[in-house]
Amino acid sequence: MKARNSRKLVAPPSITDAEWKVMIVFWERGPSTLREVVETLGEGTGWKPRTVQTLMRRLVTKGALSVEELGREFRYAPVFSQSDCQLDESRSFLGRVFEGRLVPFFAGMVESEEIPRDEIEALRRLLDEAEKRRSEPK
Amino acid sequence: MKARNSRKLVAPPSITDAEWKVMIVFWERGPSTLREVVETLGEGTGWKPRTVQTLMRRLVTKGALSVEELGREFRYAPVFSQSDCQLDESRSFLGRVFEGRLVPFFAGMVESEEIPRDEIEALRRLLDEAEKRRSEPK
DNA sequence: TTGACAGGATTACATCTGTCATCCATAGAT
DNA sequence: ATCTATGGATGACAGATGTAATCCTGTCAA
Repeated sequence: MKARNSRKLVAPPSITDAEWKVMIVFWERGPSTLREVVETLGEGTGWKPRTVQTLMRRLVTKGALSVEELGREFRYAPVFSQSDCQLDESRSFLGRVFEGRLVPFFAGMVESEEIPRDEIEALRRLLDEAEKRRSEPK
Repeated sequence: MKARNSRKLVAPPSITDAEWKVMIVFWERGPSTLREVVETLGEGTGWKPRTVQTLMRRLVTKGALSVEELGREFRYAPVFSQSDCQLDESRSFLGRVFEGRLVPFFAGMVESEEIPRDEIEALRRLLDEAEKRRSEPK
């Protein structure tokens, strides 16, 4: 078997705060040009086009965006899905701040925040599913 | 009323990765001298004493550690509790990566990781408590 | 008394990050 | 044919971060 699954062959690179805002645009819009990204970010950030270009260039360098020539412009596309990147960030955050342990993190959150009832329900359902998956492993 | 509660008067400063490792020592040991911290970190990090000193100095500057003279040395102490700092980090992490929403974060975690059954139980109990607190507010 | 060692103060220095500006070439507008 | 605006390439620059080294000075051992 060749040309395999591709899942998890490479881990997403680490993405900084500013870069993350740029990635969000790609995850929402899919492949885009510099101009489109600048327009989309627009008011939100107040960044100049050169700033956005720099961030995109760095993202290309670190392998988070791919480039394809499109006439005189380039079209950039995200290499990793948002959820892959989120998962990566989640793991490194938990590792850094909570020694990788989910329960203490969660305890802190539910104790300090007022969690709306519907979210509590959603969380419960997630736990149910997780448990079900454990029973019927495959 | 004066000399009040002190809870939340000041938010913990942002603490970098390297600094976080130093803070952990203080949270475990309580007030300590440079030497003690260096020894405790010891093998874990391989940091030279001057490195640790720099990190501690920066932590003092940003208000995360306090200093008290103790003979010829100083004794440093953590100003914020670990849980306060963790909560702060948790909020900024959720804000940055998940638009502040807990449920999607949690969904990603339970779907991607194999959560041990006892943790699932612990999480469920946390939800129960959270819900109870909502009912009898005060 | 003298010399080694450790702590505090100061300085260093390469990277990484956030934000742009300048330069060059070309697609359009006139 | 020329002028203008924009994208890519490159350079810039200050502040944050990781990781120390140097310098000065006082303590403790010999």
